[in-house]
Amino acid sequence: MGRSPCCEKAHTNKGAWTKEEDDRLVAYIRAHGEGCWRSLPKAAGLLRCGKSCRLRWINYLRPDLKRGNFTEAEDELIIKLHSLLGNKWSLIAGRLPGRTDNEIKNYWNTHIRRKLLNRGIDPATHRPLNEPAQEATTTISFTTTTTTSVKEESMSSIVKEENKEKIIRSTAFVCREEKTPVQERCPDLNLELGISLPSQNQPDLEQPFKTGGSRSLCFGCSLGLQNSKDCSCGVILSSVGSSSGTSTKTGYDFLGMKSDVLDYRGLEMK
DNA sequence: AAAGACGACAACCGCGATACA
DNA sequence: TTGTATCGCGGTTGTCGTCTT
Repeated sequence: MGRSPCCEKAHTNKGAWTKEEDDRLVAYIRAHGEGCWRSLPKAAGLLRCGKSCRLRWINYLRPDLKRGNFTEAEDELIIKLHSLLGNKWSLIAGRLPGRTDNEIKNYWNTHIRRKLLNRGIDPATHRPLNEPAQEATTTISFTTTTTTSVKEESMSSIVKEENKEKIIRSTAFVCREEKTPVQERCPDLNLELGISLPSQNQPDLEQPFKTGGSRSLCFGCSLGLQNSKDCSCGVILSSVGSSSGTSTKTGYDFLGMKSDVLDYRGLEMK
């Protein structure tokens, strides 16, 4: 099917917004609220396309935006969230009140990437830069089946149903296996997903994900929650997080769960 | 002081997802 | 069920300010 242009390009302004345009947009949205971006420019008397208006509002004009430098805590949270979610900037932004996906994306590319590189960490994989390539490809194979008891409740609180596979994929490189060559290069990486209906009787994450090889990890472990109340498989990943020295007998504090930096249960799409 | 390099960030573009007729 | 319109996301580009030579 053909795609119509989002706007009449010949009659729209491009480039930086002027103060007057900002004022018009703010005034219109204050009066009528957000929504219907397609028709907004005309109604507001702006020679801009709807997409441009939406972006300008979301990234710059919204009153709840927190402008200014990122704090160290925000830095670390972004890093942790990125290690879990990858380049899902909107999801990451959802955990940082007052910050936009665009802002975080820019900040990542200009500051945090360099920061991680200086630490000897690959910003793409969150692994040490000098890590052997083979190890870098080690991935846990998750299989969720109709009997998988990853709770709808728990999972859906992390992302929408349709994003589960993506999250599982992105989680796979975070939860590092021990150095045993389990399913190296993932010849049978099983990303088959069959999500079971939500069970009202099992409020906890009880059954483990099946992993490649003989190892099994529960969902809690896959998020670095070994030995936490959400860990049911009893796996202690001695090497998880070892590169950063954060792995302890009491569990890897991935995402700062223990310190309540992030309550992953509240992770949602914007 | 001027010019080029670099960094930061705003804005644009293309595409997938979703809603709806 | 299918086609179309719209929204929203992520990658990329453009522009401007600052730094370095």
